[in-house]
Amino acid sequence: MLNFKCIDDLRDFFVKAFPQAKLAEDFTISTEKCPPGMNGDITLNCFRLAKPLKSSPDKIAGAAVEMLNSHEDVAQAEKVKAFVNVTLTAAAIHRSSLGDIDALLNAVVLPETKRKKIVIEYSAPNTNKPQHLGHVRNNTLGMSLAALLARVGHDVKPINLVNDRGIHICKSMLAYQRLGNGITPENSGIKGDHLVGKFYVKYNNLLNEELTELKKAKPELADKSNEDLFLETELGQATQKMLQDWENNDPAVRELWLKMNKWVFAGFDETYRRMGIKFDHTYLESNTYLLGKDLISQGVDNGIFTPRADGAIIAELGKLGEKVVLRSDGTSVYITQDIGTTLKKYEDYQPDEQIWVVGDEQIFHFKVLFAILKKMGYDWADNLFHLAYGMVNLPSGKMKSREGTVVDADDLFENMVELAKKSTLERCGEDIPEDIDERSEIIGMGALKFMLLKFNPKTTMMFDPEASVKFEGDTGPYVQYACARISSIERKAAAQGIKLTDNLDWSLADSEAEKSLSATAFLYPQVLQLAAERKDCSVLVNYLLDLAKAFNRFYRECPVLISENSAAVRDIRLAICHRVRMVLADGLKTLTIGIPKAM
RNA sequence: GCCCCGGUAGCUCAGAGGAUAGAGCACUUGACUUCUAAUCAAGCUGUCACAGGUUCGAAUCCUGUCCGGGGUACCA
Repeated sequence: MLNFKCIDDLRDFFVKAFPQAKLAEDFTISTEKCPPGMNGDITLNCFRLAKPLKSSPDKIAGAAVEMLNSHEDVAQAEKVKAFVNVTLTAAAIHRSSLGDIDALLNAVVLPETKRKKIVIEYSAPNTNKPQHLGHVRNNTLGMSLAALLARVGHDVKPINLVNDRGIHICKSMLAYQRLGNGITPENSGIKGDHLVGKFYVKYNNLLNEELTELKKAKPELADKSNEDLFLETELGQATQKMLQDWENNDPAVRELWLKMNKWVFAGFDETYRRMGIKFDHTYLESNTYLLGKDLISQGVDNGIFTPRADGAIIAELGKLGEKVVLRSDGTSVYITQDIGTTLKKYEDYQPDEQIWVVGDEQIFHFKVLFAILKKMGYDWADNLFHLAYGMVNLPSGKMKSREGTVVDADDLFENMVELAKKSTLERCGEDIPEDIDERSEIIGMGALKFMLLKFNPKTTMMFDPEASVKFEGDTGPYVQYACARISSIERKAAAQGIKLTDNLDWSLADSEAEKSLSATAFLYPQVLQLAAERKDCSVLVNYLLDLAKAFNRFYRECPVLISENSAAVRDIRLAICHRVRMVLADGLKTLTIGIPKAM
């Protein structure tokens, strides 16, 4: 939507010119970028207006052309079928977009009445293994969405809910108990979460060995699944026992649990630090896992939940079927905890909205959760949102922890940063910058986050570790590079004593490249708001690529400091550079991506 | 079986009813004594899965079919 002043004026003109239409207050018209090859900057589609204006597209276009051609901001308006292609004056374009850069950047922020307090939960790792690429996608989506929502004015509370207890946690504990030999992160130099992960893998190996032997000894069990046979194995029984001991507060088990979890948390802290993640609060499942149970019994008293013949407590949810909310032995299931934690989060924050960043395989689970909360009578249950994102696949297929086909988060970070460093060094030649490591970190991590955010969250995306992440084309470094080029111009200008000035004659920036760059910048607030509305950072990512592309074209065609520009032209172009950099920087920051001082 | 999501260029993906369907990668070619070549310019590439329907107009909305993924637990 490129609605410059002349289009607002055109709207007012329509209201008068088509009185028979009885236009509503909120009647709007909007224009878009003129397609390449057409003569004009923006284009108005009059087919769309036929209905609201109660007139023919052709007549509307005719009237629009006449009006626009007499408008001071319009250089030329041309009717092509029922489209009106408008060439604007350079001054009109620049004044509306880059003319007041503070206004442009502030136009993003929602009016106070539309701002909300939003709790966003993401990451939610298990403490039995290190994080992998799937978590990295989750983390990136979560932190960037939180930043985006905050950018448009919401009060955002990012929180984490760590799954730090349960049978899977006992598995790595048990393997450590049997095979650990006192190894620690300190005495081995292995990052805590990775060390614990190794024992999780060892556990699965031990279990598989035992299952194989069991099936060999008892051929009649061959058809049974490994899950069914879990409690037939010695290892399975020991694990079950450990979980029970944990729940009964057995001191030795609790001590081991605390020790190993501490290692994992230290490892996660490092992973989060590198990504730039900070949570407002981290909930631990070990503290929250019993939360929902009381609510269920209250619900039974109130007739919201009903006991089934077999003793389980169920919620009857119509189309969604019935859902067990408490097992027949009185213990809680996954959704019991979720009911409890959702309420706890509500009590802790009193948010207007809650968001969960969780994989799309849990879409049904969240539908059920929201329906149950609604049934329990919480009117705020209408404002719960599951941001369901697709899985990350490798060229070889799905990532599977057990098969060792996961891409480890920390390894991935290291590779990206190394790659960035290597290519920075190649570019620098002998002149190695002092801050090479800092730069590589920003470029490598930026490239990774940008790549993950470029896809629409719900798409199941493909990640090719061989091709790794490119630093050329539609990438984070492409946008960072545009900023670096501008910074370089600004440094040189400053060195020559040239100062930014507000005394600008915008009509001097009348090339196609300049107009198009400015028109693209004009879209920034709308893009941010659309991205926030859709909860989709890829909208912003693709926009920043457009803007950087428009800048690079400008960079080639419109020299700023060199050539025999007049001082006035130079000042205009320098101002354009500076202001475009502000938009690019604001956009990258909103995606939680940094900008290196130079590249 | 039922439910949800997807199928667009060789590959990875954009395209929220509008003109001639795009971008990046890959491939071909040209541009660095130039404000940074992580760049730019040009070229090549399509049965928008298929079949109907709605519409002045459909990749986009509706119906059906085929293919792929996910879900459909007293797992998380």
